[in-house]
Amino acid sequence: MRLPRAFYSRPTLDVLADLIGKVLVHERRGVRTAIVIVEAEAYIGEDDPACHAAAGRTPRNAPLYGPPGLAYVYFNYGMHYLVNAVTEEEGRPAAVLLRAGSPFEGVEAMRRRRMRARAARGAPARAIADAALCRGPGNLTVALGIDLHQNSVDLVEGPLGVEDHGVRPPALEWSSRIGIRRGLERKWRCHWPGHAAVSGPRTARSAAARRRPY
DNA sequence: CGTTCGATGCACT
DNA sequence: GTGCATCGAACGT
Repeated sequence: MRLPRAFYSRPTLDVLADLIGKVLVHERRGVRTAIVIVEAEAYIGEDDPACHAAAGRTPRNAPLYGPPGLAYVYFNYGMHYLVNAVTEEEGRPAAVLLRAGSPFEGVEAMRRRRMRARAARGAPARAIADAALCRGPGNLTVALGIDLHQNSVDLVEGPLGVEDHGVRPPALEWSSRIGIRRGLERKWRCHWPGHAAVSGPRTARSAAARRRPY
């Protein structure tokens, strides 16, 4: 069942928690790929220093200010597309960044896209485990074939969206968001504890983890 | 194992 | 010019 707009039109942290276990689907050229979302993060309002709306409205972050249920896709680090689901209500910039998922449908298509992306970088062709196909926000968009074409599209209907397939995750874990410098005190990263497809610091004692006071 | 660092493009100051 | 909501190869221990 496709999630309705009312699902997104709620406090972002509620939407974030409820997205874990839901299924992100993308149909492209007749190929349907889908993943169970296992990790995501909230970016809420102009007061959140890590939110793209922190500096006010710009052409790039305009979708954040749009109605809930839109996709917000942007290009980062010169090579990665990251996908968000816009939340709250029109005029209140907030979204949930989808960081990792477990393959649910179209695993071979996802592997093909990941391998092709690797080849394009000139990287050696090595096998990619299922759990690693959509581990990390940049890998997730490659596997699902998401890029700027999906920016601002409606998740409520259309080729990209979120469905409920009855998957119910265990008690969720909350922590600081990954890859940001400011706003670390907000524990707005939510994940399915122990799931193999979850990204983040490889070990709890990595330097990156130690640098983060939370 | 753990840690560092380069690739790569664009929004924004 | 600066700084990214990243990834993974390379190198050190």
